[in-house]
Amino acid sequence: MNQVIDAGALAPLYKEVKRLLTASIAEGEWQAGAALPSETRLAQRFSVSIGTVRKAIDELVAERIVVRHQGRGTFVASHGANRLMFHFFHVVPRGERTREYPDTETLAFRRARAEPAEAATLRLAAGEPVYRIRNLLSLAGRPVMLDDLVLPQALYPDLTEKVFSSRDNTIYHLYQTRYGVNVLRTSERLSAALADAETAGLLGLRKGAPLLEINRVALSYHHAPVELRRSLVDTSEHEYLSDLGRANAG
Amino acid sequence: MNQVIDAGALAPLYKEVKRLLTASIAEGEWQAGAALPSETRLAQRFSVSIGTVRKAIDELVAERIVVRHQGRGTFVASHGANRLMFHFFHVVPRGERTREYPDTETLAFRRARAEPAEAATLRLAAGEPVYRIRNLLSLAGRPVMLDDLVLPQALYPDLTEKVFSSRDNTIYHLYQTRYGVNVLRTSERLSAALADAETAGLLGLRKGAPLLEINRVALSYHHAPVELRRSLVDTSEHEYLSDLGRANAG
DNA sequence: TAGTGGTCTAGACCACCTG
DNA sequence: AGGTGGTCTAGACCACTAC
Repeated sequence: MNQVIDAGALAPLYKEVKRLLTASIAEGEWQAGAALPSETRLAQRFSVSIGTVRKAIDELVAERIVVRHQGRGTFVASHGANRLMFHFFHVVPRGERTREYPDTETLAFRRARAEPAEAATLRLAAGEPVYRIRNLLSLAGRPVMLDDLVLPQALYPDLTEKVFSSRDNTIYHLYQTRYGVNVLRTSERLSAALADAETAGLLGLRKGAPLLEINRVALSYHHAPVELRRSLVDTSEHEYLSDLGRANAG
Repeated sequence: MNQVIDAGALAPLYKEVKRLLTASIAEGEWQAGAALPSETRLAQRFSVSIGTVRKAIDELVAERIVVRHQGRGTFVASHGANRLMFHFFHVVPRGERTREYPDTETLAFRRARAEPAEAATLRLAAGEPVYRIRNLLSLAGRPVMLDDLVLPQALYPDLTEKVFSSRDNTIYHLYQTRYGVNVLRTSERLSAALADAETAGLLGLRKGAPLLEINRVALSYHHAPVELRRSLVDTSEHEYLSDLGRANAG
């Protein structure tokens, strides 16, 4: 019951434990989907009590960096396997909450240089090499969404169109498994736009049809940006649901 | 250190404490902005340990039902006073995160009957009395957003246009202080639309200009819907930021 | 100085999952 | 049966706020 010496730490102990855990995950000591050591072992490793480890893990769970399973262990969050797959996909049929997984078709895959604005958002120097990828997403067999991705080549060294389009899971799962890039959070800015001729053609609309434009930045550990994505959505039969991935409430 | 008898409870004790606290807040035992009893006192009141009370309050904090201030106490969340005012306002100038508070003008205030779809969402019988309110919101002196509100009259008994438009704070603050209706969470569905002649005129746009349409349901305790709101936003110089009110990340 | 929430410990028992 | 996370307790000290 006695207080242990805190060694003059400025930050709470559990924050330090959290920082060390996050660093180990980011460095790959435990890969996505792998189990962390048990709470007892972690407590020994960091010379703190279990309660402190639990509080650190509580925050990692809240940030979706890890997932707890009672009786089994604590695991590094993964983009595959579970329903978390849908965590970053907000487009649903009008009035519903149920999502189906979209069919995606890769329309273009190019190597290019970052525009100044892109470079700034991706924290690159202007002109650094990027991939530009265009995807067409279909729901229930009908095209609904046109995605333009910008990826720093440095993060995804050997990415090719073949690798990209022959993935058997989500794009973020590909980043995670092949490049160790773990998308934790996205920041999205939405606005309304009108379809130009090209976009209208791809989505089967008339030129000038209203589109929902979503500008997304995908973020990894330490808020590092790892992907830029502009989506144009035909919302005539679908909507963007803002509060997925949220929970509860009293 | 010995285990106390749990009396065969099915739910965890702290969930029960949380439920009791939420109920007391919803019933008005502690008004918005008021301090809860100290953790020690609450522990005595519910015959549990402080740790259990803390865990219950942790969840209430996460759901923004209460706010903790070290050294001062724990308070029922309020819509006034603090920056929480902006919690439900997602429209920002393009590329920025800073928000200014919008000027609002009440264009219409009518008593009417709920349409079937509205009634269903508000959990009313079709035809129940509602208010229909139209607001024009301006940022930096220019109209940006047109809001159409639908409110059950039963929840806001004596609401009049004068009361509504002479409020000196946010609309949700009015609900809270005058009617004890506390908006905790909103659910929003976004889509793109084209401005009709009337809307275009009000927002200073051409007919057919693209607009961001936001359909919002405001929810109180126990997920009770307390307001419907459709917003039409001119996004030529503003955007909808999806991740306000979120925090941290490793 | 007194009271509040914030952190941390130490250990108990329970529920769940895997062998 | 053994290990894991989930809950709960009891009490210590710290940091902050009010008076």
